[in-house]
Amino acid sequence: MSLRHALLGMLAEGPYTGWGLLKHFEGSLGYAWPALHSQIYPELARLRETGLIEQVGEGPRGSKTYEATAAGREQVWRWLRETEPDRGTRNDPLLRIFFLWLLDDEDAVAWLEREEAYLTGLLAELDAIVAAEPPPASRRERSFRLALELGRATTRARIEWARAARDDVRGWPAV
Amino acid sequence: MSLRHALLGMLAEGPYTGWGLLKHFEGSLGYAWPALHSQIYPELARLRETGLIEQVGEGPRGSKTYEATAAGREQVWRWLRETEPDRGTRNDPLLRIFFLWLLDDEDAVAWLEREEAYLTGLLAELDAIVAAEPPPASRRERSFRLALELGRATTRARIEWARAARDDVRGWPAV
DNA sequence: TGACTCATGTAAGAAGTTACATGATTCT
DNA sequence: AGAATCATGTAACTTCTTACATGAGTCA
Repeated sequence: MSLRHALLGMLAEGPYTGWGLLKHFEGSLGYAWPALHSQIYPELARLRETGLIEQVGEGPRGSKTYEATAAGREQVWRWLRETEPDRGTRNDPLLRIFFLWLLDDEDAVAWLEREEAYLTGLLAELDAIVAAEPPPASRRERSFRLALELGRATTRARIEWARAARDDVRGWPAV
Repeated sequence: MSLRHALLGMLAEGPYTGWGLLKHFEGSLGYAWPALHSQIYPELARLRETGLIEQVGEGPRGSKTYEATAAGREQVWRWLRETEPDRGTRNDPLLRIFFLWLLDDEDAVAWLEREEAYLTGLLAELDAIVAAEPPPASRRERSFRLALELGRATTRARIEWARAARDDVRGWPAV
């Protein structure tokens, strides 16, 4: 359901090809909602069938350009205003922490250091995006920046946690 | 795949009934990996068929008690040591932020305040769990506490973000 | 006895992943 | 000419959600 609204949201902004949307899902949007071409193309077809988007052009290699219809824009707006965000997020790294105690201390410490390294890399990626973007001018760019800032804030919190957790495990008494 | 390992991880710790596991997924584990009985029972049946868990007893209302076999414990251990955590987390609230600009400023501010209220409630829940639990003594309890601390740390970061984001939107120039 | 909780299952459908399949254009 | 990228689709399978279905024990 969220993929449908993400596509609709992008196409409410302006025209995109399926390929163009795919690239956005490989970049920024993918941090929030990963999607592959095998899911995107059929979903675009469904959205067109239901009249929420329409094809507004054709490009070089059989590419198709879509845009949201009035009904489609209405639908995104309703999604944002009238539906509760899905709070039931699946978080595999968090799940693993519940079972860290099944590893011996060395392996648990190594796991936490790996996690910290990954998160440090992720933060660097997000920082690079901020550095590369011009200061946000449009409302759309301001929203994008807010999303980016949320990613940076939670990633920083996770890095600090990983360091503290490693030190904590090092202090665990031997069994 | 993660549900399978979560069940295996719980049953590596000691015996549980399907119902008992379900209660854990409704509580703490559910913050990391939500699962309903309609998914848990069939998965337990599959784990038993593949010899990763075994039934070790029967209770009052046709309840069945399971425990991980040696092969099952080996499997969780491998999952933790040898597989990369799935980083492709879906995050509906984050996705919506990319499209906040489609709302007018008042609605965007209201959305952010709702989000802050939800997160404040969540933090209170997590704080209550910490307050209710005795200081962690076993390795298992220490792991559990680490998971809880990660939840608290990211929730605090998101609350601060929501406040800053609200103030930011209030400063957006009129269109 | 009636309501509630405990306890387990199945079935249909939606969403997501992996693999298969094809062809056009651009660049070297 | 060959490789890389652009561009779209389908099919099989796994995972997850929603709904259906049943029965035992407990408590007021």
